[in-house]
Amino acid sequence: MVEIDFKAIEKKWQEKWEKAKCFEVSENSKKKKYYVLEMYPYPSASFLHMGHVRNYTIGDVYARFKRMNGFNVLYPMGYDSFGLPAETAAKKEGIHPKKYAETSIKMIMKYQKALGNSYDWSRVIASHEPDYYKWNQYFFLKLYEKGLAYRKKAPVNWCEKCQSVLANEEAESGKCWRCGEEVVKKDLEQWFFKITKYADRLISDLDKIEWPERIKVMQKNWIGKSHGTEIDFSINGEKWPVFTTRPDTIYGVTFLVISAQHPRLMELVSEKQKKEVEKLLDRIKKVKSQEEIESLEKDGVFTGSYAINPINNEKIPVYAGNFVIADYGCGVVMAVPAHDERDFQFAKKYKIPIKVVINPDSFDLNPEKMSRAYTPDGRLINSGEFNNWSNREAMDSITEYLAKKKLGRKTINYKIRDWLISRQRYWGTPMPMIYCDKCGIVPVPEKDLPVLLPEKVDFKSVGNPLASSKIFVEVKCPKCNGKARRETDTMGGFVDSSWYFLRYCDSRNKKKAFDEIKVNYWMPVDQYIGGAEHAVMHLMYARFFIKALKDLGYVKFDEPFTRLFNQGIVYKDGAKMSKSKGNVVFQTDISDKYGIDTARLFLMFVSSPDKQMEWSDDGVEGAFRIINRLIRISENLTKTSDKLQDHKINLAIKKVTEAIEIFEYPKAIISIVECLDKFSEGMSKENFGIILRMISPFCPHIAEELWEKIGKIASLSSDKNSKIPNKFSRGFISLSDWPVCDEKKIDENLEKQEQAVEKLILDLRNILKILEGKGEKKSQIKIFVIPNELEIYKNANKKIEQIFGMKTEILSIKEAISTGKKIQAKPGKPGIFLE
RNA sequence: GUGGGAGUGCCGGAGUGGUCAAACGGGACAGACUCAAAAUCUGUUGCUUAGUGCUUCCUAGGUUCAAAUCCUAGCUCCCACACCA
Repeated sequence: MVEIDFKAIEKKWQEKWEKAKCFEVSENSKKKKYYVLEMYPYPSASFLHMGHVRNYTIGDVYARFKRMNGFNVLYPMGYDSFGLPAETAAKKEGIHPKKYAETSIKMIMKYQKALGNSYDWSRVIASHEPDYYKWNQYFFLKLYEKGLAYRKKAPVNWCEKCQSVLANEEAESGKCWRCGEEVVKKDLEQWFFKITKYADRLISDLDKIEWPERIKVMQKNWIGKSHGTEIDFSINGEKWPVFTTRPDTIYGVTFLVISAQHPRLMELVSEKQKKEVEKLLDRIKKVKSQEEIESLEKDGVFTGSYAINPINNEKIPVYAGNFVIADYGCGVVMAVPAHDERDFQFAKKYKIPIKVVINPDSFDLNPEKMSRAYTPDGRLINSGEFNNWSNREAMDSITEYLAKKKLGRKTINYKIRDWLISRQRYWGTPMPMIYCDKCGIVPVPEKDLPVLLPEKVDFKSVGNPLASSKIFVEVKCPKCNGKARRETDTMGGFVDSSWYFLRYCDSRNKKKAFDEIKVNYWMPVDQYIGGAEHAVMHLMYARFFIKALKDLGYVKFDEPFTRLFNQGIVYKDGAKMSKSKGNVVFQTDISDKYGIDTARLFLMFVSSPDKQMEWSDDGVEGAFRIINRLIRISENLTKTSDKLQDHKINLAIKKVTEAIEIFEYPKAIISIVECLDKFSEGMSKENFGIILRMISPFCPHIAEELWEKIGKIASLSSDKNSKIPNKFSRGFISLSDWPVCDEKKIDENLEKQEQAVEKLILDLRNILKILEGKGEKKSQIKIFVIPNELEIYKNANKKIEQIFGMKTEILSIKEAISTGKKIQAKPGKPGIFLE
């Protein structure tokens, strides 16, 4: 075999693609548009590992597939280059974040280009460039004008290690999503986007998009819409609303619990109880630092205040408790120990009375003997005029009753909080806001955008380096021209990623964030590809942002990503492959040895793109062999084909096309490989051209090389159907047409025939093996088939002779009968006679 | 705890009611080629047998003429959410 210089082939075609601008696209096309996008990566200064290679290849295969299928495919790449890691690196290594980001981008780009992906590199963006972040500021101002961006003081998540606040979504079970540090609550003035206003639309529009069900469920849960009733309890003569989803249990309330973190808790605490409450707060603080809050016991103390239940004027104690969340509902709950497990535990612990108001149908509950709360449905007792109602039916009636008396109202509650976008960090988009002692908060006028991030700042200072930059902070008020100061917080990176896919549509526009015609042409993204870890972060924020932009008139669609595909994670040694864990296999580890096409083919072959995979080198060789086989066949092409070959090839077209469409790449590759196997001794040029095109999304370089070698395509008959005139393909397989299945050439009978013969050969092998074991030698094979199957087996003798080297005859069973032999033949199972 | 997913032959991994002893790849074994090896090609890879029969797809039951595939219970693993009133 000739040594193949894969490196040279890769380089050659990558250069050719670039020179010919193969993958650069514009809106001026008669073809239908298709937008394929991978989540843009955070550039870190390292090599790509197999996890990256896999992700990018998944998208590239799809983009190439769609392109060959006659779509005008936008497939861009860019970089999420703002963010904390660059800043940390800057502090640690003394490199400026900008330098760090730009070096990293150069590196990662180099490696991405070596993958041979069909990106339109002319559109590349990086979020740290003023050309980009200027528009973050612009949109921020627009949202501010509409009241969708606002500033307020609120208890927020603070990460001590990152020295910044975090959005709710970024505090995963009380820990920072980046560094894992325990998050603490702080009361700070911060900027928010009003995502809560879109909560309903974010839920209902999920029906419009084709996303994995689990992502939709996660978003729904995160938004956490629940219908309920707000009931006003009076405490110390003041109205305190309480949210509940169980108004039917209102008569069973025996105490209230206010969250220990509630900002107004102290208003309820009596002088006498102050010490006790403070002790509770201390206990809770200690618990904060502990790993597991899950096993936490209910803890609380009496505040010294009493509340009046509005429905029956009962006087009930108010407790402060650790299990009530301050910022959900009203931060105060009405406790019904008989019918809520948490309330029950609390009541037992503090010996608070338990009052049953719902009885099961079959018996009566005894509050003295209950060992746990009764939570199912039943009929009401001890409930005044609602006695004997079914509790379900009473829910609405009780709410109406309260509403009529102005003691309560129907409400909807959401778990989702407004999106906190401020970060006390340097390396992000500066907020275009100014504080003036006279005029208050003043937005930077549009004409002054972008507010540039100053390069010279002191990274050694504590906290946000921006805050110590006088040139940046000190500014004149745009309104009164007086002394004022700039906002020194920057925007979290999820703002950048909320609209970057719009910028790709018109990434070089200096005057606008994007041209609306262009954006409305390309958007929405038809196929988005990325990890599931962004389910309630990026994927939620981007949906909100697009909805807001639609309301502001910038875009015409509701949802940014029509289809979403979650790729699986690559593991090694039981952990996610990542630089920080040190369990990486680099792109070059494989590509240096076998070429990048082998790496691509292997990754797409070895497991489904949506499945997590454990990395193993076993099998890389297999992928390499497939490519070599392809090359070998290319040296052995015939002018003509036969029916069986045409049948197999056309069947493969059908299977491969269907499989790629739904990301079942391994299946597609199997179908191709089966053809290679079947016709390893030679294939018609035409059929080989089909195979080449089908494998080209997986192995684009070698496919181009062989495509060129076998002398192009013009003669290929399937090109008659071509949607792309040959002159547009310019000789590139990457721009050629996807083969079209010729149904007429698919002949199921050939398939049956082949299988029948194969079964026969298998049987023969079996028999011969057994006979060999017995030491019997035979030299002739006679196959007796039932008369109407003669056609199926008629050519089998040649093949059998070839394999076994024995004279073989195919005969009708009638002849066996006439010669008096005791041979049986059944349909699909001819009689075999050896002598 | 709640919700979701998964458990297939030595390994990875197809397969969702019959055409399944179970695709495809890896590995292993045997043979061909070779002085030899690599590469390549051919075959074997649950047990059995003149092409048969038998036992298998986490475990135990069940539905069905028929189950890896459907139902029930249990075990194990993974992921997400986590006291949301």
